[in-house]
Amino acid sequence: MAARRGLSRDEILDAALAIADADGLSGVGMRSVAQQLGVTPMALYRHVGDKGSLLDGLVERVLREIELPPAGLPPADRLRALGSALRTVARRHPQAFGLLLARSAVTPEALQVRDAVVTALADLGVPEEGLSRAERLLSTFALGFAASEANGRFPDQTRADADFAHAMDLISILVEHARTGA
Amino acid sequence: MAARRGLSRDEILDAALAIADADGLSGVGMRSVAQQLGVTPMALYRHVGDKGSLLDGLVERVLREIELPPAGLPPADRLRALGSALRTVARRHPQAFGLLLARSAVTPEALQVRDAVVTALADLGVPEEGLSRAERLLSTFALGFAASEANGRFPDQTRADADFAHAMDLISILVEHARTGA
DNA sequence: ACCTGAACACCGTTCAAGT
DNA sequence: ACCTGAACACCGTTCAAGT
Repeated sequence: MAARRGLSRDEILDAALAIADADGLSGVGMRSVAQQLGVTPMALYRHVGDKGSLLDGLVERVLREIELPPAGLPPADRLRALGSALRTVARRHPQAFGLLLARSAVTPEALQVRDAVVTALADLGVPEEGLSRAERLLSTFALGFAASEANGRFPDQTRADADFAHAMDLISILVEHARTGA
Repeated sequence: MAARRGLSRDEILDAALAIADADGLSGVGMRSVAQQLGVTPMALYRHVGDKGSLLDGLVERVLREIELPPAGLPPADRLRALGSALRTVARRHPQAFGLLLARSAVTPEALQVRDAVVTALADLGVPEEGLSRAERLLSTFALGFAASEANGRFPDQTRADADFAHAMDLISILVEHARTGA
């Protein structure tokens, strides 16, 4: 039949993410994505490499949806906003979010988020030699928390909100500790 | 040929876990597990329900491998031991460990670990009204950390050890905070 | 009760071919 | 350059049958 459908990588990832949201990650396949786009499975291979790359693309997409806070905000608010943005994405794409933990990414998108956290911590007065460790520990917690929500480990959303707010307060205490000397 | 091979659920889960460790989670299937046991795939269905139940069984198995610390130990040491036990299991079964986050379990095995954490926190003097929240936050961090290690997000093991030890110290500070009043 | 053979409806992927 | 048809080597699962 027709050639030249004008298929693009972005279009394919959109379809894959939509399927993941609707039917779960196990519903995402070369065949199902192709069908949603009205195309044969083989057409996808030119645009995304194979199924593994397609899933990597999904990670990239999810990371890009994490909204970075405006640089003008006070650092503590920036941290809160980052956490909140992470949780928002986790709840919007609960299935695809799991991929973040399964496939550790070092893409530009991932680095951008990391830098935002490091900068906020530095602006809060965390001494430079403890900065990267603080970022790792904080990001690990936030990632674990968001993943837990995505997987339904925290079924009560109101309580999850309160838990997260409390965790942010605890982090302030620790930052204060780091700031005034180990 | 022969009937009555004496197949058991435990034997099947052992084989599945071994395959996960060797070939990754994607290598675990009804057919591969059956082959490793010298049996046809159909023979498994009587003992584990289907593939989903097989994976649930794997979670159960992984949780059971988390060694609970002796009750005689001081509570702070118990907490450290629990964290260390979790990380040990995560590194022993990096692939299967990911299932812990993907399939939230409320099995007896999961509750046993949870209770050990709660008891240790209570013994440390965390007031009762903050106990379950403290457990949730602490477990979330520990789970996220262990999962990160399992997925290769922390490639430097020595640094991961130092990070984790540091995190435990921070937790002590927070516990002290909770103990002496909000 | 426990296991098998054959069969069904699926996968991801390759490769030659069409436009 | 971009897409398709046919084909290959896989999946999980059911169901009737064997012992």
